[in-house]
Amino acid sequence: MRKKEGDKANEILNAAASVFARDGFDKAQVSAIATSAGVGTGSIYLYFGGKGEILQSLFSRFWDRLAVEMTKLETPDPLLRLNDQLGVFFEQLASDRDFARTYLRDHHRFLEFADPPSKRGYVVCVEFGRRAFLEVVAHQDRTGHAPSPASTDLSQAILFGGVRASLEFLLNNDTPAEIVKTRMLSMAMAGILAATRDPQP
Amino acid sequence: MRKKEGDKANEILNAAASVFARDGFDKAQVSAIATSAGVGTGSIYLYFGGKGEILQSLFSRFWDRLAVEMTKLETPDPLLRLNDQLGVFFEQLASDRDFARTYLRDHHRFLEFADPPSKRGYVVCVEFGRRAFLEVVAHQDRTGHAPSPASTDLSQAILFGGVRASLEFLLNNDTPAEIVKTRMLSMAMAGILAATRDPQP
Amino acid sequence: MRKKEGDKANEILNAAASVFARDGFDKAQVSAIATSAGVGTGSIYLYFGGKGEILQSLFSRFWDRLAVEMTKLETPDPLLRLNDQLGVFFEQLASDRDFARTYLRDHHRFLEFADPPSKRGYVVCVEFGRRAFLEVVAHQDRTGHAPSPASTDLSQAILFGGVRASLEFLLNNDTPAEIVKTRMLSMAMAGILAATRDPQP
Amino acid sequence: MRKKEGDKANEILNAAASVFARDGFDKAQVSAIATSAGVGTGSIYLYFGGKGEILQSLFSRFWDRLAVEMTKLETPDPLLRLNDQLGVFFEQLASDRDFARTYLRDHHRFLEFADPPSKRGYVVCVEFGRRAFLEVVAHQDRTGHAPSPASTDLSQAILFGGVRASLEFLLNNDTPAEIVKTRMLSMAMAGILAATRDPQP
DNA sequence: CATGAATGAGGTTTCATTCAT
DNA sequence: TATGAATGAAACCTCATTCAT
Repeated sequence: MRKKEGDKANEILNAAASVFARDGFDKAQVSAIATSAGVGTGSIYLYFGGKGEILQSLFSRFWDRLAVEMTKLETPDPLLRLNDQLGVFFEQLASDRDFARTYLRDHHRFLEFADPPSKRGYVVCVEFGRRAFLEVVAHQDRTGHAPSPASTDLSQAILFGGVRASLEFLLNNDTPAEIVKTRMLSMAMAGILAATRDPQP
Repeated sequence: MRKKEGDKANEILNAAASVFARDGFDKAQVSAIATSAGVGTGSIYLYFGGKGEILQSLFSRFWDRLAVEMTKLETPDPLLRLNDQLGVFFEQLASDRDFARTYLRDHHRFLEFADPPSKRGYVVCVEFGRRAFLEVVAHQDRTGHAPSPASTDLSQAILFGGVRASLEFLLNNDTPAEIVKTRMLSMAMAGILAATRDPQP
Repeated sequence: MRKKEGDKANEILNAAASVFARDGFDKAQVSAIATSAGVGTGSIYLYFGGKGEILQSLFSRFWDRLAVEMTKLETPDPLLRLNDQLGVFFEQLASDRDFARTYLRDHHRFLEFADPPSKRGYVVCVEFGRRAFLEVVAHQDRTGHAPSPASTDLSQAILFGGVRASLEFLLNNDTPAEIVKTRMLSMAMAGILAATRDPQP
Repeated sequence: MRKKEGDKANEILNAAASVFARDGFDKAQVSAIATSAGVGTGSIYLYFGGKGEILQSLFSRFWDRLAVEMTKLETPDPLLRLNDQLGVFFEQLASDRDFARTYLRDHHRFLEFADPPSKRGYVVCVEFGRRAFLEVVAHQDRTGHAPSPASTDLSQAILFGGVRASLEFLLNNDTPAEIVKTRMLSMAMAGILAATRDPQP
């Protein structure tokens, strides 16, 4: 974001989400975003440094909001908390299909090119997940030895992949979100238990 | 367009995989692919109808080859077969990191835009998976009633998402492929059991 | 447009001189001039019709002021008067380096596009010079025949070119203005004598 | 210049000279240059890196050619040689009015932004002039002491200014080139003698 | 079959100017 | 009077595709 905070910037981001969803980031035209947001093309540049910065801000906003939701989850049981976290993640995306589509296609750009400050929310969310995951491990594993970070990250990544895939399914089928979510969580929980039960390599 | 059979086309596809991996499909330049393949820019168009068709052929070739591998898997136990299928899928991608990166970034284009004939191999692979999955269900579920197709597809999609994510992890970390694969399969198997054990909605 | 008299307009012109000096007329931004002048962007248009009119006014102001100085020069000897005129011209520019830089880069626009009324001062200055020049000729040339106007204009133009070049040198070197001026006048006087001594073509 | 030497590049430069002459560098459109050169817009970029590089090449070509001409001038008498040098300089510009106009308006950009290699010809020409000037001084000044470099540069700059101004006059009037040149040289020679006769400051 | 020079449509970005406050 | 947020036209440059050789 450049100069003005506030509503207009958010409207541009919403418009961008829908245009990105339809055309993908690379093919998306700034002028289309402007039209969709009901502003002049040039106005985009009053709020964002360029097309890339729009994408960055869009994801940054998403993760920041998600981080807030994550913070509210205080389920003591780590497994249930992980369940809730994945559920919130899924729901946030499921509730905004335009953004969800953009997430599926272009989130890797955010990870690759966004500058660190804009990744704050993302890092926070990942950290929440990791902590819950480690607690599950500690709970399971009476011997007390911690799993290697790589091992945790890997398992966590696979869970994310499951959420991602369930979301993709949701977007391309008529199955109700609730059913998709349930199935996803069911498989995820089983996966977590398998991952934390296994001897760490 | 008219695909001249032979080596040159395959070399172009290999070159394309590396260029797509580095730049992504949208930013990739046809001339860069040509240079990387050691042919003139114009020659590309003797073998492919355009940039889009290169992508299509690249994925088509991948799925065709994978379909061949899938056919070889005749493990009688459906769960083990599913395990082997996911393993083969993972290994094929893990063994060609350039293509893997392209798969992660641009496979959705293949699904969205490729013409049906070029999807043959893909459809075959999916079908192999679905059949194994259904057998697992049938095996578990003594009542004999089939799960809804949607339910099967969803579970399958989530499994794919897990493979996908584990692959992404592999590309971005130093963890050995074997370890990633083992963990992925471990979680996948658990997920499958959970998915097939649950009452179908 | 309607030039509100007063200080603000002059401040804007001063600001413009510095911005033009730094960026050149074409690259100069109106908003930069406004900022430099300490007024809002829109206010510029209360005093001037547009960017072009700013340039026009800037040069117009310069020539008007110079015309006033020229009027004060009443040296009877025409050669000495010419010497003084060139000196005053040089000094006025040397004393405002921002404007001088703009003069060197963009004065041609003034000559090409300014409307006649704003060229009043310029015309007056040129006329002063021409008159002195003709007197020198008349003084030299006992036969009394006047040189052709073209011939006079040409010689005068060349003198202006010398002043211009000496000014450019001044801006790009550390040589003191006094030395530059002396050398310039020395060469100019020699040039004038040569020009007026020669048989007119 | 980028890839191909040869005719096309030169034609583009000629077209650029005419467009720059008409519109000035900043307002000149690359597409207009392309049209004027009879090539596609994109072709420009096969030969030049951009609009700026066209300007650079245009001036570079001019100075390189002039340097060749300068080399041919072997008049032993330094004053006459200087006379010839200024004459050649004038004639080269007078013979290509489009370029001359561009020279008058935009040569400062070349000096400010061109990279050193492209200034080679320019430096050579200036050096030729300086050497002749110093010889004149040495010839005049029997005491043998050299004038300060700054002093030489200044005088030389003023001479260039005279040529420049005479050229401008030529472009804006109907006076024959020969007459303008003669008058210019007459004044220049007188100026040189004045400059070299004066005690060096 | 093979080439690569040539093309030109199209997108991002800038900035002079306006006008509601 | 004064402001500065908003506008949208315009231009540089890229690159997929073609075609003469």
